[in-house]
Amino acid sequence: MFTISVSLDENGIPRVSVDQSEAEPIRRPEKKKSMISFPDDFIVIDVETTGLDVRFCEIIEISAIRYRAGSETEVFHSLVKPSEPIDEFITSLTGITNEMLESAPDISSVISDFYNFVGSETLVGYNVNFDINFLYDNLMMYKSLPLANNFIDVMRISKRLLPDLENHKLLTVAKHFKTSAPSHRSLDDCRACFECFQRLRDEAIRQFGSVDAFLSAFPARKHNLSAKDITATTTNFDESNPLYGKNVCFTGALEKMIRRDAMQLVVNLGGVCSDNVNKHTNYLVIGNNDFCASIKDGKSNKQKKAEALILKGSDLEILSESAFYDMVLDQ
DNA sequence: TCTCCTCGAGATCT
DNA sequence: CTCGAGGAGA
Repeated sequence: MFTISVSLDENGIPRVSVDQSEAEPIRRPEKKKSMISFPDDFIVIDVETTGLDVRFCEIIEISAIRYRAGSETEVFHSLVKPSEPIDEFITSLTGITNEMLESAPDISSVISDFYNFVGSETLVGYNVNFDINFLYDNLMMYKSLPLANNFIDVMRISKRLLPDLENHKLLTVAKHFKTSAPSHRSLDDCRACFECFQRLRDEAIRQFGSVDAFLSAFPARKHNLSAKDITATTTNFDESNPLYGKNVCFTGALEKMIRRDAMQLVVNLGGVCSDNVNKHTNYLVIGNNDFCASIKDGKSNKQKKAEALILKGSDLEILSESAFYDMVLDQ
């Protein structure tokens, strides 16, 4: 559900804004986390779209360039015909006109060709989460396939190696290195991104002595299984179940099942699991803390936090393990 | 002092 | 999404 509001700007033009805080997050279960590395072989990607919001905007151009040991070896490029005409802001930004898109193939065929081109190679891009999300959602929508490739975000690397830059837009980084300027056309921007990626590799060696020394300066990303990663194995929810639509958190070890399985039960009932107690939590399930040396008075921090929230009037209930089973399992 | 964590601020993509 | 501040525990 979205909360959409319309207001008039200083020119009296209506502006529509969407309150993201109430929007349900889009699930991309197979999507990887960005990596920091400088591989020999990879594919640089860039997409142009009708806007920034993946929920309402369409892809109008996709480019992908295959690199082998620092050289371009193959190029994928296509414009994409959107379902509605693009507005003049996007035309002036990118130079792409409705006339140019008239004869372009539609997204269902282009996304398929893109998928075949990239295979399972590592993808590289600038603020590449933006591109990955658009590609992921369109691939899922039209081909029921997830985009599960590993990927590298060049912006993340530039923030680390060039912290004093006034900002970390691609244009700024390209100017800093005096490399090709991006043009808001995807093929140009792929090459601009690639050149910055190469210069950043040199910069890493200059600052740290070697690529490996630079990489080891990054703390390894934790691969903890997050509660958000557990997705429902059914779409057939019983909306009358007390856990439907509720936010559930666990503390301590359950006696009768492992936490992961309990979380799976919750999401299959249409509930949401979190790793911590906060103002959105509706239920905290208390397990056994006897084996946790850090807990002396029998209450975990999650339980203390929950009790404080309840005193403040939060819609939160603390459940024993057995009370939880009573709600979850059929009577 | 060190490590692990949660939470909020800030930034970039079209 | 990413990072860093600040808290809690060891």
